[in-house]
Amino acid sequence: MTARPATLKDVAARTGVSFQTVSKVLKGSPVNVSEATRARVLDSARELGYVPNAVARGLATQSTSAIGIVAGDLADWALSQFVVGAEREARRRGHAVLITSARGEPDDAAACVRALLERRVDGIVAAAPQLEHDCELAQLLRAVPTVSIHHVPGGGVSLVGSDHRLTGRLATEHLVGLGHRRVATITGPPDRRVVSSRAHGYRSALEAAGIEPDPALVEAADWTPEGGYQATLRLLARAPDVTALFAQNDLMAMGALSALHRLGRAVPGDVAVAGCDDLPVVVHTVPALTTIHVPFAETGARAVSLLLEPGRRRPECVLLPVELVVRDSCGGGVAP
Amino acid sequence: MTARPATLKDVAARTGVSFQTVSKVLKGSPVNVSEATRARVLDSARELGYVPNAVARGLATQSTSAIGIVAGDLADWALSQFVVGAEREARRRGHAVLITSARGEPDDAAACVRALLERRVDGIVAAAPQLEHDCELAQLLRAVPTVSIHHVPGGGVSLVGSDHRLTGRLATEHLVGLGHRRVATITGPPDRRVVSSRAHGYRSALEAAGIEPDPALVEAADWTPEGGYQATLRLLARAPDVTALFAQNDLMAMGALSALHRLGRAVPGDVAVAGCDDLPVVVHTVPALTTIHVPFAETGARAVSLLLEPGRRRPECVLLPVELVVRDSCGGGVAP
DNA sequence: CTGAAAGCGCTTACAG
DNA sequence: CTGAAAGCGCTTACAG
Repeated sequence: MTARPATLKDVAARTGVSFQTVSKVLKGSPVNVSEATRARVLDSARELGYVPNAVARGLATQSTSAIGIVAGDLADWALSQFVVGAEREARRRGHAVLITSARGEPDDAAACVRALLERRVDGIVAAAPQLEHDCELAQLLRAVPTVSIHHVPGGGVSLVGSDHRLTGRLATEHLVGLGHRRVATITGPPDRRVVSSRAHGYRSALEAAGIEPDPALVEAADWTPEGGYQATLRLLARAPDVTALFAQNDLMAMGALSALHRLGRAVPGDVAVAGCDDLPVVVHTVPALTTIHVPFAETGARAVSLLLEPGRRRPECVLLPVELVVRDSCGGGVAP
Repeated sequence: MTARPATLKDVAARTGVSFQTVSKVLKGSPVNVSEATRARVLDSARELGYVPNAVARGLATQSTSAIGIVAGDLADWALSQFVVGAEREARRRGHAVLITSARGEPDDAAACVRALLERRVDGIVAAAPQLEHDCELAQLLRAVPTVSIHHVPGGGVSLVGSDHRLTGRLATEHLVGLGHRRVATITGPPDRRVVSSRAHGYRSALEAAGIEPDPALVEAADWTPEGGYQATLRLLARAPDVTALFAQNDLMAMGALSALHRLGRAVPGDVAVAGCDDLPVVVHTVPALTTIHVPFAETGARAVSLLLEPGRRRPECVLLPVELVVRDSCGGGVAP
């Protein structure tokens, strides 16, 4: 094992032709090569177990056929779905993907991007929230074609994502349609765009139903089940008359289910709960969670095709659709 | 943006030295270069925004400082934890990571490995269950240093993982210690090694307590919540006297909680449920799940350090410890 | 139809 | 202390 891999020259020597000729037939370019030599070359390549050297090719062509992903916390379920979609699409297009996962520390994301730039990736897909407020990082990213799922300060970068306002609106409309008037919400960290967009959707659905949004019914948390759990406890202590709850992601919604269970409040009997994301796992929470489906894998695929699409010129902004998935945590079907 | 990046020659020209000299100072090798020129070189490099070209370096040094990961389904939570740990360790050691996610189709994993070999990665970390039964794949992998979390037919590959027998034993002992005699188990697909190991642990714990394992109390599923849900339904229809249940992963345990809820069986009052993996989310299932903690991220980190550790010669086998985490789904604390 | 040259951006001995 | 040569494994015009 681990013997020196065969090179073009090895194949050439075995065939008795120049290595440039071997190069031509092996990359299948429609060049002028006689069928006879083509066949002989192919044979020796197979016999030698020739595996093309992509790094040499990359140097010669000035293109690595690789993209980089700079992710926030890869362990996040939504993000890993995104990566799956991105990897699938990249491979379909013959590109490799270099992955980096940036922890919270200040310059970690920048270090990731720099590593990717050294590797001369053809483009970068960014899925790191820190991007929204880090201008230096944003500047780094402009050195290479980039598509982000977060707004990048300073522009010049394509955006792809789902419609966050619609997400907030659909969930809230569903709750309101079921007759709820005291609808609380648990948001993510307030400085995030997705948070204000979903909150905007929440408020507009309330207002459309003639309900004045009540600031006392809004609690911020940190996207985690534990955060959702604590936020729910605070919320119900402050406003015991709440009958419905929209959590800005499924994990916090699960924390809410857990908190309500502990408080002895039945779901959906006493309090209806809606989440969003549609993690696979929420089909079997107790009770099964009504939520908004967000197409993470499709988003990843779309990000890559946007990045690699040949005709692409100026930065674009793509919004993918979301939809309500009714299960048990809000009670009955959709209102009329 | 996207201007041609500066090269060593650019920096050399601006400094007024040969590009080889620039190379020496820039890679910080402790070479003989006067402090004066060193400083000047560093200055021009900074002014030009020089970013070393890792692909050229890779060609010259015959080493890419990159490793590849071939993963099964990256969307799997445990696997993404593993990847996080691996990426962290790789970057700490100055290595990039190329990621590939193999779908189920027959030759997909092989295509992933081939892509990695073309890229000339320094080594591969394998986390793809298909490896256990695919000898061709295994053969491919032997072309480059590899560490796997699955047994690879034919040997020659290092293994790292957790102690699956212990996992099965700890969970079952806990249940038995609580006084249960009719302890069922939901396993993963029977052809997987981890499945037989955890089942072995389950049986040995039973036998140690003088309980004859009952084949009627074993159901196989597919690791998913839905699979666990259906398996639980089958199990309880067949053996209504079951009072405890050990699921071979947390997702299936969640499906079990959901099924028991639907059947109107209280957890842990009527049936105790234990899982394993310790997904972050199970802190807030209803009720909170008692489970076995499996150190996925540490496993990933260990796999990479095993791969990259200089002194490494012959294949090794590393088993990481697991431990019981008691929450609410089995009732009371640990038995005496 | 096939071959020889030049070049991609580096590193690594080897001279001066 | 610094420079010039050779080479890593390819691709891409350009000749024959």
